[in-house]
Amino acid sequence: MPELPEVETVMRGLDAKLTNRVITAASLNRPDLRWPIPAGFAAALTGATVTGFRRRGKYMFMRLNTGASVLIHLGMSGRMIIDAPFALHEHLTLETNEGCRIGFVDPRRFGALDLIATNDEDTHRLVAGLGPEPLGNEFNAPMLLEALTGRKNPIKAALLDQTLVAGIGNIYASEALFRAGISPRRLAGQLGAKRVDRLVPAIKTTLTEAIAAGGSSLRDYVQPSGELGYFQHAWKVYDRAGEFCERCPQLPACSGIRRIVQTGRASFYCPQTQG
DNA sequence: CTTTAAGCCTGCAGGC
DNA sequence: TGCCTGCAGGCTTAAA
Repeated sequence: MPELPEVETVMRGLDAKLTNRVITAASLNRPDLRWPIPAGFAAALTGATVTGFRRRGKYMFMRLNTGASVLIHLGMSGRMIIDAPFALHEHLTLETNEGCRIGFVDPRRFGALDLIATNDEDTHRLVAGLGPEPLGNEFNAPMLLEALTGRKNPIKAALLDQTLVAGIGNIYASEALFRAGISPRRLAGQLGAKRVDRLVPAIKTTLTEAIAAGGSSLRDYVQPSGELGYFQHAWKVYDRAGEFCERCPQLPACSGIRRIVQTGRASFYCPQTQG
């Protein structure tokens, strides 16, 4: 479940291994993931020098000295492996002039790879409609309050709408709402300025801390297994149904963290501290 | 316009 | 042990 912090961490790991290196070989092992991968994809990478990376929401872009950019989306199960044995479901393999081997592995194939002719990646159909970056200045309380006005779905569902704000997924939606003390069941249009004022910094802090955890845990972001970017998470409510949240006294009166399903997705929250 | 359900795909956990 | 079912989730498309 790569969300913004995981994508950011994976991207930093790729940056450390690929930027300013030459891709000496690129092999695509199937013609499609979620969508067809354009003909000539591997050829466009081969021989190119990587000039840098950029992230937008849960998408990352690898920029090449040819003027083209490569869109990479990890989907649900996508991961990057470095100098690891060829893996099952390894759909793309890159080699650099320094002898580094990078594999893109995605069993469920919800991910995507695409070629963008220029470095103007925001014109791509998959990112053109995205909302603001949650860690940017454009994402602030007045903006969010305005965007939520009139919305009738629960705030948890609204936060998953990538056109509202880009990069929040199912896990960090629950985490941010816990931090803000807001129930995931509250209707998005009914938050009011006070709760929105808490929610915006809660989102920023939650994401920033997760990125920091990824950055500090491992040198070059590479696990011993060769897997890139994942790290020990310390989720406060996600997947912790029945446990006591950190704000609750551990008393029999407290029922603990609850799991509910909203629009088909699991949400976790503490009924005692989230209104 | 907003919101929801289905579908894509595979691995894994749980039940029998 | 092994089969079967259901669930997990990001994102799009279709439909309400």
